[in-house]
Amino acid sequence: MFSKACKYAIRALIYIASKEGEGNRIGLSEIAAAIDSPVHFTAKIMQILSKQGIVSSVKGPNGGFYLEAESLPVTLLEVVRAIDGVHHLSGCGLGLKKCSDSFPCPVHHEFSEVRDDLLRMLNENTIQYLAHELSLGNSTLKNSLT
Amino acid sequence: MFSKACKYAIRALIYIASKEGEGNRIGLSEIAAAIDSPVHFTAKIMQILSKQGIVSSVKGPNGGFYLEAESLPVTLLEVVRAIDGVHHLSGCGLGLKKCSDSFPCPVHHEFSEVRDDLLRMLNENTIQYLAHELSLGNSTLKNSLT
DNA sequence: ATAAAAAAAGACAATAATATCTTTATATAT
DNA sequence: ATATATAAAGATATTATTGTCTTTTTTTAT
Repeated sequence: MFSKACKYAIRALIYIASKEGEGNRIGLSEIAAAIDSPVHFTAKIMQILSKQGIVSSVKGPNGGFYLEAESLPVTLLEVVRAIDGVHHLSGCGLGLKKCSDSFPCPVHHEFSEVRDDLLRMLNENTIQYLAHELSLGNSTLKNSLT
Repeated sequence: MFSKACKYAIRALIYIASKEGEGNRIGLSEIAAAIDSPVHFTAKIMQILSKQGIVSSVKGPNGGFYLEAESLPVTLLEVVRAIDGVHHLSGCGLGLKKCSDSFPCPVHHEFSEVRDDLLRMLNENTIQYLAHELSLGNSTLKNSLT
C-alpha cells in the first residue's frame, strides 16, 4: 500500500509526537531505535519531511526533531503525499494514463470507491491523534514486546 | 496499490476473457499490443498465471492463451495473490511484524477497515464480469482512443 | 518427417527502492 | 573561542522490480 520509506515516516512522526512536550527534541538515533528502522535511511526520510515543513529540526547538542506546537495537526495524507508523491494515490488502478470517470478502465468505479475511502481515512487521521492513542497504551510502534 | 506486473496481469486476463469464445487462443503479441505492455515482461507474467492455473496455454501454431470455459470465474483477488503474493494484502499497514487486533499498530483499526473493503471488492469482481463490461463498451483497456 | 509458430525458459540490462557509510555544516554548551 | 553533538549532504552498495534479448521446447500444419 505504502512504501517502506512512507511507513518509516509515519512511525517516526507518531513517535516524535508521542514524546513531545516543552520544546524537547528527539534525536535521530533514538527515533530509529524506537521504530526499528535503519538509521541513515530514516535520516533521509526525515530530511524530506523537514524540507516539506512537516517536521522541524535543530542541529547540534540537544538538537533533534520536533513538531511545531502551534501548527495544525499533520494528517497521514500529508505524510503519504510528501514521501510517496502526490500521484501515488491518484493514478488509475490498472495503470492506464487516460483513465477517468468518462473513459474508465474496467475497475475504475470499484477502485475509486475503495481509494476514496482510503483518502478519507488518511485525511481524518492525524499524527497527533495517533500519537495520543499510542501514549494511552492503545497501540504500539515496536515489533517486540521488550 | 498493485505492482505494474499485477496491473499488466489483470489487463491481460480481462482482454483474453473479452476475446474468448469457441476455443480460440490469444497470442502473446496480440495481448501485449492490446494492453500496451512490454511483450517479454508480459510473457513472464503469463507464465506465472499459467503455473498457478489461472490461465491455460498451448504452444505452436494457433497457440496462445485462453481461460478454461468450465472453470469458475477468476476473481481479482486470485490474480493479485498470484502476482503480488499472498502477503501483499495482509501485512501491517505500518510494516510491524507483530501487529494484530490485540497488539495493534497506531493505524491498525482504521487501516483494516479500508483493506477489508479492498479485499471485498477484489473478491467480488471477476475477470469474466469485467471482460463482459468491456465488451459492452462500458470500459476500456487502451491508453489512446485509436 | 519437416517446417513454422508459438509459449517457456534463461540470461542479461536498466531502473528504482532500500540501506550503509563517510564527510560536511551548524548549533549548542562549555 | 572551542569542542562536541547533531542534522544535512553526498557517495556508494545492495536488492527488487521492470524490461529486453536470446535460446529452447512443444505443438500444429503441411
